[in-house]
Order: sequence, then C-alpha cells, then structure tokens
Amino acid sequence: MPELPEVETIRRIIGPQISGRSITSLKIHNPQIIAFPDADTFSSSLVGCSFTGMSRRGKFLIFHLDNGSRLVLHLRMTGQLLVTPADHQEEKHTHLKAELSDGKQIRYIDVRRFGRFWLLSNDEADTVTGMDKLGIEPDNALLTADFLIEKLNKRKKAIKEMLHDQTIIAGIGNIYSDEILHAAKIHPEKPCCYLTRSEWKRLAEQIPKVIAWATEANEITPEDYLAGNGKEYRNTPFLKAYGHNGKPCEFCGTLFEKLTVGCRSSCYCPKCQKK
DNA sequence: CTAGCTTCCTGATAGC
DNA sequence: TGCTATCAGGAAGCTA
Repeated sequence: MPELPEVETIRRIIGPQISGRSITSLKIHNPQIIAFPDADTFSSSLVGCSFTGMSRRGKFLIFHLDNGSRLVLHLRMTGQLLVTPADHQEEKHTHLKAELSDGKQIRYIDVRRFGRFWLLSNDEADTVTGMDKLGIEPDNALLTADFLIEKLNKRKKAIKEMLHDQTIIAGIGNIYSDEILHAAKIHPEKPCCYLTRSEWKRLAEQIPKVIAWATEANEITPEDYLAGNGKEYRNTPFLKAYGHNGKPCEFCGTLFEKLTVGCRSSCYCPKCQKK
C-alpha cells in the first residue's frame, strides 16, 4: 500500500541509481503488468533507452528516457521496485527484470499483480495512464480551506472517502487519511457537507504537514532499502493513528476505535474526532 | 454529475 | 494439524 510518502521514498532511492544508465535487455515474466502498449512493443521499445531521471505525480512514478518517452509505474497495493546487483537473490513474484549498462538490474516484484507499467512515447497524452485526471499535490499552495470547500462542501460522502479521491488531491490512501483526520481532529465518517469552516481549515493545514512528516520519517539508505527488498522501509512504526485500534491517542490517552468507512478500515480517537 | 457495486490478486490470520 | 473463510485495499469500469 505505498502512498505518496512511500512512492516519493522509492523515487529518491531508485532515481540516482538509474540516471545515466541504459537498458541493455529486458525480460517480462508476466505480461499482465504491462498496461500499455502490448508487452512485446513495450519491451523492444525500451531496450537501448537511457534514463535521464525520475519524477512522481500522486502515486505514479515516472521514469524519463533520453528519447523523450516516459515509463510510468503505479505500484497499487503490493508493488516493489528494486535496483539490485545481478546476483541478488530473486524474490518470489518477480514479474520484470531489466539489465542496466552498469551491470545492475531493475526488478519489479508484485505479489498481487495489481501494479501496472505504461510506456508513453513523447507525443502520447496522459489520458493513457489516467494521470490527466489527478488533482493537486498535497504541497500545492492552492490547497486551502476555500479550495476544499469549493470541491467538497456539497458532497454527502464521508470525508475519509473523499480524501481518497485522487482527482481532488493526489497521493492519499487509507493510511494517510487516518493520519490526516486524526491530526485534524475530524471524525472519518463525517459527511463533507457537515464540516465546519474551521475543520476545513485544519484539514488544509494538516494534509501537507502529515504528508511531509511521513516522507521525512521514511528516509532510508539505498543499502537498507535493498536489504528490506523494497518493502520494509515503510514508516508503519512511526504512524500515530493507522492500525492503532486499542492503543492510546497521543493527544488525550483515549483508546482508538475501529470503524469501516466506505469498505476501508479506519482508526480514530472517539474523544478527539467527534462526529 | 454522484453513488454504489464488482473486479483484480495472494498471503496472513482467525475460527473450527 | 489442516481446512476454509475473511480480510487487506487502489483504482478502473460498470450500472443506475
């Protein structure tokens, strides 16, 4: 379940390890992970390309190539991205392996195979990946109480569900919606149309704050990242709300309770986050 | 336009 | 011990 902070961590770790290297060969073990174009075209187009850098948009990772095309990856639930020495022990569920010009390999591992790759030539639009529909990044200065009110004030849906809507703010998933709502002291089930102005204001403040904090908490060396096979770096031990059912709230000591909101598990403090 | 439902997938865990 | 049921959840695609 990598969300924005985890995806950003991956970008910071992997980006410098691939920049300037080219792909000398590529093997796709499971074509299902290639969303566009077909696996054969994907493969033959990539071989010989050189990476110029890596960026991120919401939960999408974007590899920039020297011929102007972009390799896009969404990790969904269980995707893992590694740069490894050639002789690194191969993980189960490795679906793609690319040899790099420096002798290392890029590997994509995904237990549940929800993750997807796209290869966009330089004239291909973002409609192919759906990135065109993404909302603003959490650190965008446009993210104010007024922005949230304009987008969400009339909606009846629970605020927790709306935080997951990637077309409004990109990058928030189930972990950080719990963290953000706890930090902003808002009940996850509260319908958007009942939020007060001061609650919208707290949300607008806490969204970038929580995401920035989590990104820093995630910091890791490339060595430790590889040792954990690209999945054990996640900041679960630092979280303050997600998965804290039965544990005390850091603000008031009240025990967290569990709730299902829109088919998603949710932890909240019943005293700080009143409905 | 919104809302609700289903699909994809495997591994960990709970219950019997 | 060994089996089955449930849950984890991001996002697309569908219907109403």
